[in-house]
Amino acid sequence: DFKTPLQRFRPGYLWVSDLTKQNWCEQQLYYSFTVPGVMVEDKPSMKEGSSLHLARELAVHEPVPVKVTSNEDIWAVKVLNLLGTVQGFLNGVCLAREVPIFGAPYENGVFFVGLIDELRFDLELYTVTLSELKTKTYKSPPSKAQKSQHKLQVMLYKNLFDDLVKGQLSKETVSKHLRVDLSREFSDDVTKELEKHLIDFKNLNQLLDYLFQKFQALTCINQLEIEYVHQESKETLFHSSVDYDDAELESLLGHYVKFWKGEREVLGVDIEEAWKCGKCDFSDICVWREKKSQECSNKNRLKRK
DNA sequence: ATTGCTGAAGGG
Repeated sequence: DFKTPLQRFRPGYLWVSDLTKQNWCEQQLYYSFTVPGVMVEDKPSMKEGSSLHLARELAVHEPVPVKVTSNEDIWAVKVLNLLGTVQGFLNGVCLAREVPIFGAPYENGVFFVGLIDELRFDLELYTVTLSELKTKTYKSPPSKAQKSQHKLQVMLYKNLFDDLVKGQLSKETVSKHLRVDLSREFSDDVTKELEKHLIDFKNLNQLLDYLFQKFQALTCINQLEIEYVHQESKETLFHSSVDYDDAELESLLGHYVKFWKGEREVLGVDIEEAWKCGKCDFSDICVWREKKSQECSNKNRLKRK
């Protein structure tokens, strides 16, 4: 009775951040799901990063708590947050933060859910720019590994967003992966919250139709940016822009999805990236590390001959 | 595990 990693760890859908972690080290990601977490240490740099993100979010909107009583309620709120951004842009608002996004790229049967840091809309040019904030504990430039991870993250966000602009997501795909009943009525609290936004739809069937329709009035993301900010001083260290490469994204996703579907073994990092192991909670039990060091000593033995 | 039949992302 064999279960794929997808079935075991992420039944239904993957998070965009699952993929970026996988890009860092798939073996580490695998351990994070399978090894009891007692040994995972605190990461103050992550808490600090979260708080800087929150501060930026609060600068553009005030989160409204909504009581939810079903899975359909939860997703209705997410759809509302996304719809609010779309309608805002169409009504002249130019900035949105922490925007939910979802979709099933390249029809490979995997559904992704993510949260876009920042979207900016230029009314004059009718362009959408995506901006991803990354905070750093040190002032050093981002490593090659970090840049690759961040590039993957923003390219995937763009792909998901653009598919909605192009009308390439079906309600059936959504209901299948999020495991929601499209015709189930929302709770009174969620219905009231929707009404505040002048939306009187009763179920996801109607709400998603409306979202998809509004989305098609928008335009694809035309710029991807990453801003690196120093945690302590809060100063911006670097700005970089990412060139979207659809073929590259498709092939990367294909490789990563094979792991989730159990079509290949778990892969750790290459020897050149063994420095990552120094910061990894699982390095002392890592079978990949063991295997690689065996390979190395074998090579050295051969050289000495 | 902080979270894990699901807020996602958080940094290296």
